[in-house]
Amino acid sequence: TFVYNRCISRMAKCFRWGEALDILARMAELGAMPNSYCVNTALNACGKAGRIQEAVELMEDARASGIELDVVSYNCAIPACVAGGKWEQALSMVREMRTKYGIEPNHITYQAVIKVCGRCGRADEAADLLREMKAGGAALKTPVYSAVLNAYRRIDHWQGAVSLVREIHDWKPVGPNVFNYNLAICTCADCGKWEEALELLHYMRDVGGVEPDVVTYNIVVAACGKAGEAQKAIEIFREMSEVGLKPDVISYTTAISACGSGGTADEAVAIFREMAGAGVPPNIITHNAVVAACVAAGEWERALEIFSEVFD
RNA sequence: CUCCAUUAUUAA
Repeated sequence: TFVYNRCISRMAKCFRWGEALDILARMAELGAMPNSYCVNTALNACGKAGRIQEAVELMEDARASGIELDVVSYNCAIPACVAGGKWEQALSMVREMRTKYGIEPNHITYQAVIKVCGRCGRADEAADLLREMKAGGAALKTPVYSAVLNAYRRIDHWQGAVSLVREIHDWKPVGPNVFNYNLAICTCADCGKWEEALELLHYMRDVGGVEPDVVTYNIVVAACGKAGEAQKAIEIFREMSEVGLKPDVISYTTAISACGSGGTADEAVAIFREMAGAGVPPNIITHNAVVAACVAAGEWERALEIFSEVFD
């Protein structure tokens, strides 16, 4: 039975749902007893491949042959609902497991159904599920927060992302981590809201008690650059070092390209020159950025100069 | 032996 299950698992990883179901069907005639693990693995194959119908039938068949389904079964099957945008069906599956079969959804279940809602653009439903999850006593996990935040990001709803992360900032026993804040800040950045992005950076540190990392700063610098706020971008780039963070190659590249929107070629080149002293080697993207920044500043001679220096 | 952001969030 283990051996068969491993085979099914391989098929699931390759999105070969048809073969997965085949193997499961032949187990009996080859004298192996399919257990709930095998069924779950096959459900996982259906889930990954978006085969809702097959998943539902498999669950019915399994029950008919006396195999007890569990929370993992639902966790495996629910992701099938992304195909065709069946977020309502995902919700009804959660209802079904609880009311009809007495299986309590866990944080993985919620994560799965929240992801489905997110993929379907239903961010507010995703947030409601998170609240339901907290109320129901399922373990709070940062990946679940990310799933909801990603839902808002998909629909460019920065207000939703910001208010959600503020809502959960003091949740016990697990609040949002840097990763979660970065996602919310990134959503603001995507929407061109650099002030909100910066505000959230301060909020996470001062209210949330979560230290911003290099990625956090990079996102905010990029947001400023994108909004044409080159001076602000440079200021925040500097602040990174002041608070003891070590700018990486992305930080430098982001700051350099921010100079291209409202800054000067001198500023861009100056930051580029600092990299050597900081021991951060530039890459091809950095080189592109510094040339592009000179061009954007209208200094094409400077651009050519840097170009030939860098692309010898 | 099956489900879990870790081919997780940031740059030209």
